[in-house]
Amino acid sequence: MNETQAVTALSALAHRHRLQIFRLLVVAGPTGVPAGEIAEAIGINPTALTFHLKELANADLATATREGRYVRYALHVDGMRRVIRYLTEDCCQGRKELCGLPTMRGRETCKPRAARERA
Amino acid sequence: MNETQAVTALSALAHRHRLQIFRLLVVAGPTGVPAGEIAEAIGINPTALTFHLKELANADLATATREGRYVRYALHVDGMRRVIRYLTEDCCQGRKELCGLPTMRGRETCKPRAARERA
DNA sequence: TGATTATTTCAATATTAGTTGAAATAATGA
DNA sequence: TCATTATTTCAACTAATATTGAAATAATCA
Repeated sequence: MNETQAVTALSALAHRHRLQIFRLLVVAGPTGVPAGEIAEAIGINPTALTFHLKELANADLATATREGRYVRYALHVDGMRRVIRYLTEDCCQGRKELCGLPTMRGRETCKPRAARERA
Repeated sequence: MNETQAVTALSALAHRHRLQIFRLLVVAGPTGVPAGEIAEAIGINPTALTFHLKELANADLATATREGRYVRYALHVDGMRRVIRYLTEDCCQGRKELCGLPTMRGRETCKPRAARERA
């Protein structure tokens, strides 16, 4: 993940409705949710919904799959993980006790990148 | 953390220079970095720097402490952790294998909130 | 095929966020 | 106190984002 991609992802999340949509997709998991159901849950009109879903998809945080006349949107898990990693990378120079950050798949998020890459 | 706070934090991060500043503070850890040093590292003018630092501080992602004529900015670790938690809460309905999310201080980020709170 | 439902596109408008330079405030040291 | 360095404030300007309604496209079903 590079800086531009990270800014795109964070911008996508930095909006009330898109954040609501994102969290809905996070909870829903890989099965996803049809657009119409999202619209109803969030309470916005179809034009706005399409606009916001596109922002999320463009930011690699969601995927779209057509199913007949519905389009089902799902969380793009890797996209989500990449942003978080980008934010927390190299934190506190690896002194985990200073930031209490989580571990990511067994590797310390908080370990300096160089050390992680040697491992 | 509520929705508004999360949007504020994500908006603060959703800018090239602020993201650079944030990551600088993440690496620096609790010691922080004087404003002037940040300006030099990022390469922006003092007015812009103040503007962006204020956004980060206002979003609870950074703190400012005056030290003589310098002002030292540091990462606000709890703020950072709260946004990440807000984003990943209740993911995949607790089926961690679906999202490969990190654990947060021993508690599964990916476990449903209700289950976490019972624990 | 024609009616219906779901989603997307387009263009106009409205809103919010970012940049700039000049001037103000804060602290230090000669 | 006066000169110097550090940071912040202010106001004008510029640029990027979001919202809206009407119309188009996609797919299903009678």
